[in-house]
Amino acid sequence: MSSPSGRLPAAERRESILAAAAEVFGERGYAGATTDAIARVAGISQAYVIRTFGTKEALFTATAERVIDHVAAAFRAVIDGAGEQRDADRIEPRLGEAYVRLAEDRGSLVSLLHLFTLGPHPVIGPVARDGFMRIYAILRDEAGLSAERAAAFLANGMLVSTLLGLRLDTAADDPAVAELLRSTFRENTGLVAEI
Amino acid sequence: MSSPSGRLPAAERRESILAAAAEVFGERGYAGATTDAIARVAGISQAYVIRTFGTKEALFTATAERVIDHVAAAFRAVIDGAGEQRDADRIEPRLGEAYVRLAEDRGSLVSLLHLFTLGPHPVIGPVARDGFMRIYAILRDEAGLSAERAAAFLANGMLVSTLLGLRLDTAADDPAVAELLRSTFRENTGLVAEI
DNA sequence: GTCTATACGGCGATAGAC
DNA sequence: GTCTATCGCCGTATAGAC
Repeated sequence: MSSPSGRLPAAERRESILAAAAEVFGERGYAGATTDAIARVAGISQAYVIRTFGTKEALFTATAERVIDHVAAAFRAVIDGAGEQRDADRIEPRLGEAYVRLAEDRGSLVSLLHLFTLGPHPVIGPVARDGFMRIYAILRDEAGLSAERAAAFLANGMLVSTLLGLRLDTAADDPAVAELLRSTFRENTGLVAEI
Repeated sequence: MSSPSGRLPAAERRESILAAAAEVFGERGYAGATTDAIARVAGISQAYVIRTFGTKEALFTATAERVIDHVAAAFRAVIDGAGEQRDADRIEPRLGEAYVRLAEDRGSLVSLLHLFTLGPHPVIGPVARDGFMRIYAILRDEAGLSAERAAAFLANGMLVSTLLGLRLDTAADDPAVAELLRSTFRENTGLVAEI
């Protein structure tokens, strides 16, 4: 994941650190992840990670915001692509496909899950609630889903993320696991083979 | 949560520590929680927490197993209560009610969510996958839900837990939040007023 | 823009007494 | 069964050079 790259412009370095952070935060959670592990994945020194974002906390919230932005962008691309078709029945499956495609970057989606479990944290909690509600607002107001449909869609998304967090795809030789994976992913997309 | 209690038989002490652990793990996650915070909630010394469970890791897995057992027991009570009525349409809403009732102990359910995000952990990961699949097996084999229904039920459960983790109930003055809470909890139960 | 070296605090775990 | 004291590591963050 880390190809040795020398001097980089600030913006690119920032981005590469955020990608590494999503991977490590996704695997170990906010508190469990070390800035050193993130640095190693990014191919730079630990001190420089801190230099760039100030604190680990700031790095985590930046990582989370970035993932939320990605999800929002993916959903908006679907919505815009539908043109004048403001039909929820037609849009929802496409949103599901888009979400499953996001799941190819496991770290990002699981990082979000970690984010959402930290509601009581004084700094992270507000970021988490805000990010979650931003996604909900897009589903409701921009995609035109009813409250019930939006909730059901989010629910399935949470299950998808949970299965990724569990690394259940690693244990798909168990028939029950395979069945659960099939039901969950088929719910939201035609693409079953992926992941 | 901690009423000063002197000498206790081992089994009771164990139980009181597990309850405290669920609360703290639920708030801060596995890595973020400290054995000292758990000890304070339980009203004993940090060293004694470690003494009782050996390691923090062992305490976490024991906490998780206990919560899984509670969920399993709650579901089985519903299933047994239905008697010969092996009708999924009749059982599923009751399972939903049971789950929402479990949500009254927020820490437990959110601890589970933390558990499920730690799939890559060499020790915790297997416990997480195993616990999750135990619940799935109960829904499929004992409650008689189809794979699709079981997945949808689990999905809604994950959303419920996520909303608890986010502490979104704290922000229910936002109309969008209130709407989302209503849709999510109504999905699974008639009891809306709770929580 | 990036590194090395290091200060400093926190936390899990052990030792040993009561 | 439970506590106090303490060790030792690990990880964030800072200082300062290149």
